Formats: sequence, structure tokens, C-alpha cells
Amino acid sequence: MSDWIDRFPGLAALHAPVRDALVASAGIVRVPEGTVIFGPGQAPENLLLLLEGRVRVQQLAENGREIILYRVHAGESCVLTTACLLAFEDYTAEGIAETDLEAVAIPKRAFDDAMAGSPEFRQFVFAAYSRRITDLFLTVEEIAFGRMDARLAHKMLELGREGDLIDATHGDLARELGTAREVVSRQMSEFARRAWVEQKRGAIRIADRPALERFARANPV
Amino acid sequence: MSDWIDRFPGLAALHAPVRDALVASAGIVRVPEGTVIFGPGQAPENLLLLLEGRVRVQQLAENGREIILYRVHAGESCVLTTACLLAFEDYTAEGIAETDLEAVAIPKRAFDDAMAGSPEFRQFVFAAYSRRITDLFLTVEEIAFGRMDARLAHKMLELGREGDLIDATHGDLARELGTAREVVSRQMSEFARRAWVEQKRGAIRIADRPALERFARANPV
DNA sequence: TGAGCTGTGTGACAAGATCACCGTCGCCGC
DNA sequence: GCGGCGACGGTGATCTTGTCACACAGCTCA
Repeated sequence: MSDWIDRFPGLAALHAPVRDALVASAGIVRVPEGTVIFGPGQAPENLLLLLEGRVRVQQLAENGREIILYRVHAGESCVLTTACLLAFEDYTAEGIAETDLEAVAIPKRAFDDAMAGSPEFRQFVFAAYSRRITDLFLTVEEIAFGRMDARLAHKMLELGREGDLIDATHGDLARELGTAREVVSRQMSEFARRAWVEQKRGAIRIADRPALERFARANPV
Repeated sequence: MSDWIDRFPGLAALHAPVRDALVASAGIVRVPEGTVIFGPGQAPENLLLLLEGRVRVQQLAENGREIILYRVHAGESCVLTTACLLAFEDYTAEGIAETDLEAVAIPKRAFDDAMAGSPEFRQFVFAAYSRRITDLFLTVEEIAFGRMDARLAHKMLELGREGDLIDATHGDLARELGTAREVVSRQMSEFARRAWVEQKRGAIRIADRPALERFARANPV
């Protein structure tokens, strides 16, 4: 099993020795849904490259509220953890397996060796960093200045990319957006009044995707 | 002039060859206040290690509003720019010299060589990353959940660390916090009513620092 | 002296957060 | 079947924050 490396375009350019060393030291891991992969006081041991599944990285406030910072999807890497990986520092955020995961685990040592030995690997890592950081900046902007109705519409389109049924409660969506459940409930009622969505218990169905998309386009976050 | 390296504790452990190569390729640069160091469409050319001065990194929204993401102080590095440096990607944020700067500029090539050649340098870079990213996470939390009065009090204590006179207009503080000037004005009036501050034109004087500190402690962001 | 700019004050209103509470639905044990 | 419980969703009251419109004060400079 060494063909996983082809799933990551950024690693295609790796020269044979580096590539072989990575493949030799890496292992495939499977992690059940709900597992806390890293968190405060629980530094990550490996760089994870996701083959299947999704990781949610969220920040917990002391008042119990939480906000989703970003997600890592199949084909991406938990690259921000590498900063902690090599700096021996703790995250204040935590990463949770949102689905069952299948991932390549690259041990700290192998990661460091690859960073040392391969310009292509450095390029891969820094490109991933760059994307994450840019995303974080946009998240900050969205939270600071974005309107709730627009943010909710965008979030629903994001979660409903695979199908019209979004399997999330109002409370779940509130956590996604860092707001209160009541705000989501009220806004969702408004969307339902316009027949853009149908409300189920514990789920939402997108009933008029074109309308929702028009609204989202007209209201960028 | 090679003693600048001693100003950065994380670089003290560098071995002689790496250290010498860095010193040889780096140059001291001086930049006047107000200069845009990097920004959209203006990728950074060098890693900057700040000897004197302060850099503000801010995100501009399309509606003209802006929010300060973080600051880089003397003794720190603009390390997040390295991601773009090596990934050939643009920031959405921009960095501005808030004061006249004196900095060490490490060219892309020398940075890459040091990353390749020195575990200690990698440690330095990733530790800096880690701190920035953790700060960003806390910023997100503050913006999402923090109360304005608490955030303003903390910001004033931060800006007034060197003395009681804070040389900033209400509009400046609003930009710091990503809010509107009116909000700062109203909140400041309240602080003045309690005699915690005195208002000047274009500046604020902390009149009762202990009270302000008590308030800040009682209301963590 | 007056025009113009920047900084500040204020009232009205909209949006969002918070709190308190109630109703509904599904499930489980009895 | 029934009762109870917990998760989910709805709603009104109230507070904070953001937005808009505008007035006014202080400063600079022609």
C-alpha cells in the first residue's frame, strides 16, 4: 500500500528517495467517528493526510460555546498541527473526527526528515499552510462583518453540496456559525416562509436551491 | 553587523555553518512608517525579523471596513508570510509598518536553505507559527463571543502599557476591534463617566488604571 | 475670517445575543 | 398503553451592537 501518495497532487513531485522514505515510515490508520484527534493537553503525534472522512477543528470558549474554525477533507492534511508537532506546543483548539476516518499518519521524525530533504515537500507543506491561514483570515472577516442570514445560507449550501437533505439540528448550525440556536431558528423560519427550505425534526431539506443560491450570491459573506 | 542574531533566542542554537550562511545572505533594512510591506497582489520577497518597530497585519473587507488580525513586535518575525513566500500565493491580508522599522531581511532562497539544513531553524519557524496560529484562534473566539466593553478595556490596557496616554482616536480603536466608531464613542463615554479615562481630542488618558484593570479581570475576553 | 477637514456626540432604528419559558416529538422503561 | 424524560424547536422580552443620518467642535490654512 504505497499508492496513497498519488492522492495528494502536491506530493507527486517528490523524488524517489524522499518518497520511499515517507511511504516506508507512514502507516494507514483508521479512526472511528467522534474521536478527539488532538486537543488542549493532547498534542498530535503524527501529521495526518486524510484519505477518507472529515475532521472538524473547533475552538471551545470557557463559557461552553464553541465555533468551528475549519474542516479538513479527504485529500487534505491536518497541516496546522505540524506547527505544534514540531514546536512542542499545545493547541487551544481541538480536532474531532466527524466521520469514520482513513488517514496516512506520518510520524514527527519522518515529517522532519522530509522537510529537511525535499524542497517539494516544503512546498507542499507551506502551500497547505497558506491555504489554511488565508481561510482563517476570511473566517475572521466573516464573523466580524458578515450578516447572519447570508452566513446561514452559505453554510447550508456548503453542507448540502452532496444532496438536498442536511442532517443537522438548529443547534448544530448555530455551533457552526458561532451564534445562538434561537437566531438560527428564527432565520430558518424566514427561509421556510419563503419556501427555500423545508424543516424536518433534526434535519433541513433544501427545497428551492436556485433561490438559495441567488440569495447567497447576492449576499457574499 | 552579525550580532542581530542574538536578539532572537530561538536562533541561538543554530550551528555555525547555518548561522554564518544566514548572516551572510541577510541584510538589514530600514522601512519608514506607513509602508505597505505586503498585501494582496504584493507577495513578500523576504522573511523579516524585526529589530525595531511594529508591523500591523490587517484584513480589509470589501465594504471598506477592516480588522487588525495581529501585530508583529521587535524580536519577532513575520513568519506567516513565509507560507506565502514559499507557496507563491497571495495573502488576502496586508502588513503595514506602524512605526519606522529596522529589520533583518532573509531572502526566500536563504530561508529555504536554512529550513533544509537546520533542525533548530525549523524549530524556530514552527514555534513562531504555532504562537501566531494560537493567537489567531483566540482572536476568532474574542470576536465571536467577547463583549465590546471588555474588549475595549483590554485593548486600552494593551495600548497603554507604556504610559497612560493612548494616542488613538475613537475611529482608530474601532478599527482595532473591528467595530464601528460610534460604538467606541459610546463605550468610551461610559468609561469617562466612571472616571476611568479622560478624553482628549485624538487621544485618551487612562485616569484610573486599577479600576480599568479590575474591570478587565472581571470580564475576560 | 471663513472654508474645509477631522474627530466626536447623539438619536432612531435594525440585527443579533441572551434569557426564560413552553410545546412537540421520539424513545424507553414499566 | 402510559408516563416520563430528553432533545428539538418556537416565541416574547430585553439588552447589546451595528448602521445611518446629522450636528457640532476643534484645527488648519488660504
